[in-house]
Amino acid sequence: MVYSHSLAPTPYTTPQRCLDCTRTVHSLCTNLTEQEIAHIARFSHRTHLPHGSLLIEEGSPAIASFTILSGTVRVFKSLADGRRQIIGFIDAGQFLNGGVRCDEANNDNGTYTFGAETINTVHFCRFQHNNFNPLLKDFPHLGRVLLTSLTAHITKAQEQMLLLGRKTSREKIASFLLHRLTLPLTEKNTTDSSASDSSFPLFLPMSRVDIADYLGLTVETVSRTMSTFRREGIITSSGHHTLRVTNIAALRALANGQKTSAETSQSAFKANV
Amino acid sequence: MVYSHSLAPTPYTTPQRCLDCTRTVHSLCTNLTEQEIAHIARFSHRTHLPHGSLLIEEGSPAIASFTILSGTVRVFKSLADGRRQIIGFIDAGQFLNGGVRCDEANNDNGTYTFGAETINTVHFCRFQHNNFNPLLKDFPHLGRVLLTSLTAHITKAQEQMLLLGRKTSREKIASFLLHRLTLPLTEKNTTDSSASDSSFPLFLPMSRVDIADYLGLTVETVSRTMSTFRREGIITSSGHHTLRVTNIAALRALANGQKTSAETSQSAFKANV
DNA sequence: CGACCCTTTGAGGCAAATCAACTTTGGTGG
DNA sequence: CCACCAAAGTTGATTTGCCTCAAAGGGTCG
Repeated sequence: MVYSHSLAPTPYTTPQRCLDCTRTVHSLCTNLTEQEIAHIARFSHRTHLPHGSLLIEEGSPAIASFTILSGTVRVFKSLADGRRQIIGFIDAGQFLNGGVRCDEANNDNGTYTFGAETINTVHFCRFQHNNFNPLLKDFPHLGRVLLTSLTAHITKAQEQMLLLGRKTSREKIASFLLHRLTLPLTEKNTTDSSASDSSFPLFLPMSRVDIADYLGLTVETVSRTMSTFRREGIITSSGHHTLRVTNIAALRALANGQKTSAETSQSAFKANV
Repeated sequence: MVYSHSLAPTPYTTPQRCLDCTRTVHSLCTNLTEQEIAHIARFSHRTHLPHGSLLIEEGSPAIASFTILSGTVRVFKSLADGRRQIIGFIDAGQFLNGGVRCDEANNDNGTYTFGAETINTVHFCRFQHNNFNPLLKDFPHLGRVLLTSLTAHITKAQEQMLLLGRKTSREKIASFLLHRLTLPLTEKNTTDSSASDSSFPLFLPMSRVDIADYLGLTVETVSRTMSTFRREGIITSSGHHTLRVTNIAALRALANGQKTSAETSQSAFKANV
């Protein structure tokens, strides 16, 4: 499934359409001035891909970056024997940095150090680097917006390192659910945010394998842990991708590595068997 | 061990001294113009701390960033019960970003999301954020230099996530040794870079506990794995912090997750016992 | 020169991986 | 609309790589 095959005709997005977009999608562009948008609009273009499409091929020349307008992308790195680590999920409104360059001397953009694939239908806006990079010099404000975005990414990456290196499977899943819950509400989540007190709906677009590869676990462990949470009354679910967090306090305690009442009650549960 | 107690008198560095520094220490400043240096010099200052000093306290207000001039700093995050994950080691020439802000609206610099401690005597240059941030607007070039630095950090962080989530202990140690070997040569490494063919000297300033907390392992596993490498002839060592890589090909293969001849010979070794 | 800390080595245990069915889901075509 | 089928998810049994607990060397610095 190669990216270009399914590209719809790609008309250049008009400035006007870009401005419209910034009103409906909260993204990097939202923070830009009209003048900046007008310039970017001249060489960005908007398109979409079905689920399971290759957006970025690990190791190929890094020529573009993307803003995700709807849907979710998985970003990953692989080892020689096929082991995969998902670096992150890029959701609607987020920026997928394919390696924007800012050192003027260097024209070589290098290669992508990671792969990216769609996990559902994804609408996105594509920025060619050779057009984008010069703008950073003309519009310093754009650079600062990007800088803020990168700083946030680094903070998130550091939290993920703590998770991968030092958390148990229970703590990993708890952290993951909490993180997905605190995302800017997506279409799916907003449909039913009439949360009864202390119960929160959560839509997980990715598969269990993806969750496992994101948390450094196996599918089986992910599945078992979520079943345990269900048994403990921390979550309930209706369908594989739709669930509801019923005890967010327990998740918070777990995510921070504290002993939880849920764990106590789990011991109690075991004792009863 | 609080940072301020051991601070020597802190005279503002004169522009001239800063310019001298850029010639001897390869750092962020190396890429700045003389004009930029002159401005930064007015509120940066240079000092040093002994080993084991707290440079940044996790959770305290984020007021400064640092350039490390010599020595090594460990950056880490902790869980409630004391489990620790080392996010990275900052060596001479590297920038320790304490959270530089670039969104003009926000005057709140937040709090440090990580801690930082010296693992040996560290000379460094300190930049107060409230002075530094405005410069980003006056000197866009500075922002681009920073952007390049952040991008490199993100790439490194992503590699570390692959390591933490998907590599075995052998692969983790191999990757770590390789990474330390490819660092810009430090004082210690250069002293004996008269490497006999395919043998490379390597100085590891940090303790085994630090290595363990960096790789998501325990001290015992780090020690055992390095002993195995020694037995397999991949490394030799003289003292805990000084070793020599004698089979870099084996390390490279391991780090990429490939079966190695060393592993084969390990099986052979076991068979002989 | 001795005390302390760091490192190494050994023995045993456990959390998560692996291997192996079985069940549910969702998409497709008759 | 239902039957079918492949893909995804769950559950169980067993194995294993790394952790935990324990104790014996080595280095270093007062």
